[in-house]
Amino acid sequence: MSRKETLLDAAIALFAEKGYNGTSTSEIVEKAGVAQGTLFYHFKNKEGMLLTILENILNEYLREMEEVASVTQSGLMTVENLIRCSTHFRQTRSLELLVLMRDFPADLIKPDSAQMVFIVEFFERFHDLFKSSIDRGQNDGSIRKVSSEKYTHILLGMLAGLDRHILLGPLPTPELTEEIVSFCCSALSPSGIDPVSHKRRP
Amino acid sequence: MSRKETLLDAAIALFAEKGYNGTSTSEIVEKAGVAQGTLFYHFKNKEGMLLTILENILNEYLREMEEVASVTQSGLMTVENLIRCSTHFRQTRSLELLVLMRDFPADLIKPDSAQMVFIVEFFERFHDLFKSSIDRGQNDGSIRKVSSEKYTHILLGMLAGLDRHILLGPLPTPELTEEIVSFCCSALSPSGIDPVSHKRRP
DNA sequence: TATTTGACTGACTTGTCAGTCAGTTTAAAG
DNA sequence: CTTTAAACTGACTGACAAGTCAGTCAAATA
Repeated sequence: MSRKETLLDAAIALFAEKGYNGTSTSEIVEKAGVAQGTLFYHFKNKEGMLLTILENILNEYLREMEEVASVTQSGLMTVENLIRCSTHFRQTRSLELLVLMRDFPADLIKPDSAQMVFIVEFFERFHDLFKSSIDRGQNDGSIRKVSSEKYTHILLGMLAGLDRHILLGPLPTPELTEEIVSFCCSALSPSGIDPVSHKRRP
Repeated sequence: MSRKETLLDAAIALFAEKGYNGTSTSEIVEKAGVAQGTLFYHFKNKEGMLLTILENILNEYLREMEEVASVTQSGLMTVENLIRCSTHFRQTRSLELLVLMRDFPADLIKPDSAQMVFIVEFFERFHDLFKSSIDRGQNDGSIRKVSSEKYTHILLGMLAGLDRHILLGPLPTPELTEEIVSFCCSALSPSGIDPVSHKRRP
C-alpha cells in the first residue's frame, strides 16, 4: 500500500472517530507512521484530504446506485433496490459514510468554491437518479401520480436522514432495511395496488 | 436585552452562518459589542454557549410537539400533526435548528459526559412521543399493524433528514409539508384505508 | 458616606496547529 | 558509476484561538 493510501486510511479512521476538526495533521501522520511533510507532499492541505475522501466515497456510492438503476425493471422496483443499495453501502462503508454525514457540509462552507461546486454535482446526480426512476414508475403504472420532483426530495432527505440517524444517532437503532422499503412502497404505490404483492386489490 | 441574551443571539447568528468551529469567541464578542471577558463571565466556556443554545431550542421543540400530541384525536392524525409541527418549527426557528442539525453531534463527541447524557434524554423523549402516537393509532385502527419501534426510528430519521436536507442541502428544495404528510399517511394507513379520506376503500 | 457586590473589561498567557522548507534518501535512467 | 527526479523527512514558524485575571465601575446596602 502506498504512503498516500496509508495516509488516507489513517485519516478516514481518525475523522470517523473524532471528526475532521477534532483531528490534527500530527495525529494523522503519527497513525500512518510517516513524517509531517509527507502529508503535504501528497495533499495540497488538510482540506484536500477530506475532499479526496469524500470524492472517493461519493464516486463509489454513485457507481453502485447507477448500476442498480440500470437493471431493467419497474420504476417502483428500481426505487426499492436503490433503497436496499443505500443500506448495503452504509453497512460496508460505514466509516467513510460517517465522515460524509458528519463533516459535510459543516466544514466546507465556502459556497461557489470549486470544491463545493464539484460536490454539489454529485448531489444533483443522486437527485436525477431517483427522479428518473420515479418518472419511469409513473409511466409503467407502478408509482402513483405525484410530483416526482417533490417525492425525490422526500426520498433523498429520508435516506440521508436515516443514514445519519443510524450512524450518528445517540439511540441504538434496530435493523430497518425491509421496513424502510415497505414504508416507501406503501407511500409510492398507486392507491388500490397492494404494495406487497404489487397486484391490484380485489 | 441583557448582555447574556445579546451574546447568545450573536452566537446563534454566527454559528448558523459559519458553524461552531468556524466561529471564534472574538467574533462573538465583537458582534455582541462586549469585551472578551464578558463571554466567560456568563458562560463556562465556548461549548457552554453551544449547549445553552441547543438546550433552549430542544426544550421549545419538545414543548410544542408535546402540546400537539396532547390534543385528543386518532393516532394517525397525531402523527400527521407532529409532522406539520416540525415543519412549522423549522420555518420559525431556522437559525437555531441549523446549528442543531450541523453541530450536533459533530462537536459534542464526549460520550457519557453529563452534557451528552442530558441531550440524549431529549432524543428519547422525541422517540417516545412518536412511538406512543403510533401505538395509539394501532389501537384505534388508524395505523396499520407494524413494529411501532421500527417505524418510530424511520419517522424520526426521516424528519431530521428532511430538516437537514432543506436547511443545509446544496440543492434548493420546494415546499414539501403536505407531500411529506401524505407520504407518511400512505405508509402508515391500514391497507384498504384511503389515506386521504381516511375511509375504507370500496 | 463607606462598603460590598456583581457585572464587566481587555491585555495577556499558554498552547496548538496547519503549513513550510532546506536537506536527505531512494530508485530509476543513462 | 553518475545523474536526475521523485519521495520523503522533521524541525521550525507564524498565526490565531481559548481562556485568565487583576482591576474598574456603578449601583445597591449599611
